[in-house]
Amino acid sequence: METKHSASMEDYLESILMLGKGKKAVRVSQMSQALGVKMPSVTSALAKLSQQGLVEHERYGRARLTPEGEKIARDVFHRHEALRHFLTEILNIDPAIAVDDACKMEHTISPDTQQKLAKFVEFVNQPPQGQPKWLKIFHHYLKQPQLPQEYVTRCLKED
Amino acid sequence: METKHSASMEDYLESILMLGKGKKAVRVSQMSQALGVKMPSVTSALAKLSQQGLVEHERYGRARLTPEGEKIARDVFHRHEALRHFLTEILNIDPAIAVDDACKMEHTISPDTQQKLAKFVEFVNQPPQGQPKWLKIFHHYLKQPQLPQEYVTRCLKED
DNA sequence: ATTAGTTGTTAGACTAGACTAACTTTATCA
DNA sequence: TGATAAAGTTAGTCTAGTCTAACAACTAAT
Repeated sequence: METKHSASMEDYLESILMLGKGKKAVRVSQMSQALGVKMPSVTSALAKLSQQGLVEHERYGRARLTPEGEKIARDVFHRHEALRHFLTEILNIDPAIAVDDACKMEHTISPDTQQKLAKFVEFVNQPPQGQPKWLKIFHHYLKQPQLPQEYVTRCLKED
Repeated sequence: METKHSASMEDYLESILMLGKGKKAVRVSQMSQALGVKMPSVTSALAKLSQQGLVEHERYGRARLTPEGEKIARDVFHRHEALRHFLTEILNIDPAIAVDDACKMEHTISPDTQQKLAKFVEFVNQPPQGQPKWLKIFHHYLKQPQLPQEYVTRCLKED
């Protein structure tokens, strides 16, 4: 039953998770505001998602995720976070831009890529000393594409 | 005049660049085949792009990019390539999957991210000895999340 | 308890982008 | 050169997702 959902429907699900912090039911107006769409759009999205058994929503009431809906929402969120971490921690991108980019890319990244991306960030942050030296050198390189001589010579020795 | 174009329109432009190798004009049937859409979809896309001055296309003839269209197509292509290189060379993702992912993500990545991604790949490939040791270790780690002891101790010394 | 304001829904219009079916033009080749 | 196949277009349909305008239901304050 692993149906494919549109970017838009994924956003609605994710927003319920976020706004309700995984627990509370949320209002249409909150979602409308958070997603930057008008309320009727939310209403009709909820109808569709309800239909598919991904949310519970009764007229004039709050919306909450069903277990299956929550599973999907969490999945989207994980893709989002994998991307965001990578963008900020590795590529050193401004957090605000990173969130934005992550929001858009989260819908198209494949499971394999998402997983490897997360592993990459994990790998980079894993060494006991925190971020490795090469990463700091890279961040310097981003601003001024020139490698410190020390780095070049060490690389030559290493391998 | 930097208008925003839809993912779909970007795909049409990019396919003309690819199929024509930046030189030749291409047939509707080629594009249809390459993009996996029917010919009428291509015809109507070309009409729209023509309208916007991005392609030249006359009834029953071939399509070619205008200079402005080519600029956009090349831009899309660069985003595509930045992503593809990153996915294959850093994340070690299967080339076929990487192309697929790149095709989808190329439309949502921001200019800043694209540029930094490219720089990252460049940085990684730049050291005289080719790919650095840590990357090989990461690729090993992908398969079996365990760090070689040698790596850990070296990291501890380094910083 | 009424009523004003907020929140939510319904109905209906619009857009982008795809499709099918039917028609037209161009190309091929006997 | 004329029949047929291939390529392209047109017209019209469909779907997803948005919007606005008008209506309905809740909520709170007097």
